[in-house]
Amino acid sequence: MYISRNFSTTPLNFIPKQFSQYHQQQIQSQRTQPFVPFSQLQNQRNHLESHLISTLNGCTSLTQIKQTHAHILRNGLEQCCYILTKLIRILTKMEFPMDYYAKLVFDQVQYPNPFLWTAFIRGYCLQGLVKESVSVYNCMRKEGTLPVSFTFSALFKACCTVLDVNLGRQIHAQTILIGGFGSDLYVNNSLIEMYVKLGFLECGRKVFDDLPERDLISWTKLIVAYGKIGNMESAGELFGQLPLRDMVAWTAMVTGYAQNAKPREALVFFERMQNEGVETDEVTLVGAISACAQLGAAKYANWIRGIAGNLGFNPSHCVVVGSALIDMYSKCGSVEDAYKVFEAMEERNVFSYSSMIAGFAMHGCANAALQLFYEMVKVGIKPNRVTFIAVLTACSHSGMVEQGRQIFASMEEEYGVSPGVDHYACMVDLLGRAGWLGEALNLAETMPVEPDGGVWGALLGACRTYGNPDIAQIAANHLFELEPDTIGNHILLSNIYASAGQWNDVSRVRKLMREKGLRKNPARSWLEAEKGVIHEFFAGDMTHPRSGDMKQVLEDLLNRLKAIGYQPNMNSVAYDMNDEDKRWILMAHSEKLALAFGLLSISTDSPIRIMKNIRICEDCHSFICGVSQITGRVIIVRDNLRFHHFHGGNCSCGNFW
DNA sequence: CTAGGGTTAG
Repeated sequence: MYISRNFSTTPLNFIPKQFSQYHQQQIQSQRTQPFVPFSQLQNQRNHLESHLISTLNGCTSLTQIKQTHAHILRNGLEQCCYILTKLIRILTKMEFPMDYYAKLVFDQVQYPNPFLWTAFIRGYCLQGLVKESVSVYNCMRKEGTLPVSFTFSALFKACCTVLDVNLGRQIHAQTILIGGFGSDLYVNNSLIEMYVKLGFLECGRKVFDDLPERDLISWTKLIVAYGKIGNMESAGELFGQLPLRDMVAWTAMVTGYAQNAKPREALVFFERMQNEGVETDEVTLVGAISACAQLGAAKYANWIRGIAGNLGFNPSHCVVVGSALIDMYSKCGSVEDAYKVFEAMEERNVFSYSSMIAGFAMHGCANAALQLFYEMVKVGIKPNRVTFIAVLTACSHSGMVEQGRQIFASMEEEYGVSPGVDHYACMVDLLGRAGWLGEALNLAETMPVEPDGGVWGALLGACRTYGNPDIAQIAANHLFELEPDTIGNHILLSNIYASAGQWNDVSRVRKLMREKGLRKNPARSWLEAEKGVIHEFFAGDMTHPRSGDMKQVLEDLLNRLKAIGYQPNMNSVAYDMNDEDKRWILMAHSEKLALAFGLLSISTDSPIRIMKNIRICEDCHSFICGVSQITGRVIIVRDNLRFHHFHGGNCSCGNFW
């Protein structure tokens, strides 16, 4: 028996007929025909079937599958849907094209059951052949077979892979048309997932609202979806209505807040779930660790590390927790602790390596970053696009133009990662930071991918470092179009004009900002003093109880520094005013205030760790360099981008940032 | 056969 089914690509519009009684009887009669007593046959069959199934499970090559298939045929089981379903699933898993062998197997079956049809449909779906899978579905309906829940779930997944919401809606209509599926939870959950993944969250919500019954999975799917689009209010609302909350639902809230840059809220939920006695696993921990990374404070880092340890999730055997900890320690200012975690890990994957490389890059350890990159390649871990962003950033933050170029060129050839817009942004940054503004501009204008704000922003930043208002204006024109409301771009451009003394242009940009109603994000610095208390300072802010002492400290430092040749850098002040006023403004920059407080309050044997919300200014950078020399202290400053380690009059960034 | 996960640029 061989049926050549022709899967015509008809649209999904015919009215389904009821599952044919005739077909059901056919299948039954085939099974009850033999002369041996039914029970005995059943036993024999069961034994044979389970033997064949386990043989199939052990198949690792097409030859073995073909042998087993021959075995199936020899035993007259060519109509046994149960075994053939398994066979087709194995073929699919091994990524053989469906038309190559699976179709041959399938066409021998006269009356495939819904599971066999579905395995076949799913095979096409997983291989991205969605049209074909829909055709098979049509054919199945024409032959009078009713789908099962899993059939629709496979089809909805396929709609996601081809990003076709219209097809999804048609299949959605089918689920309603065919009795019994409109309220099927499994079908509806995958339906919600499809709408959510294709960006039609409201459609998913409507399906959810209309459901007569929901399970935890429906709720959690929507909570996660709201989190992913940054709508934590709706997520929280749903979470509040949940009749029963399990670990996964709680975790969805923790990671939702963490992913939306709301680390404090994430930790509030994490603590609440612990207080309510909900279990914690490594996924929950990862969300909490990521929240602690964003807080950037050693206090939280040690706290969460302790919790993870108590629960038995140690970097040595838990890769995800280890990778998250590497990232956290790097962001909390201790690349040493990050590396300790990395070393302790017995298993490392692309996340562990990428995080560690990014950690080194962040702290200006470019050589360590490159070395680790080559080690990773050597041990056979394939770098991905994020790895390359980290490696290229390491190069650009240390002026390693040649190494950067080399790696960029090798991305596609050697590692099969085609450079995306982010990688081009890294290259523009690399060239720009090295002072090759013309070449950077040329790359931005000729790159094969459409440049985004990151590319032009990198160029604008380089113009700031090298004082080039002309190229800055070009970059800014693009930026103002792509990101009209980003305050930082305007300030950067205005500062470039200010450094060049072009005060008319400064007021032009300032006027533009006023017209757009953009307000400056105030510069602030903070540091962690005794018992983890955080002290925060704004520029010119004299409200701290120890302001008097701080001012005294700063004046002392200024005099001692002047004696060894330090000169205040007036270019760092973007206002048109006299030098005396500029001097005062410089002295009251938030990072200097924080530094003064740190010197007063932090014991001399530990480093002073300062965080800052925006880029550190040139004058503060050289000031802190000098302070590290005359006081012998180690000072670590994290700006919005990276860490500066000041020690003995030098900075780890090599005055290059 | 269904729900939660870590790395990323100016």
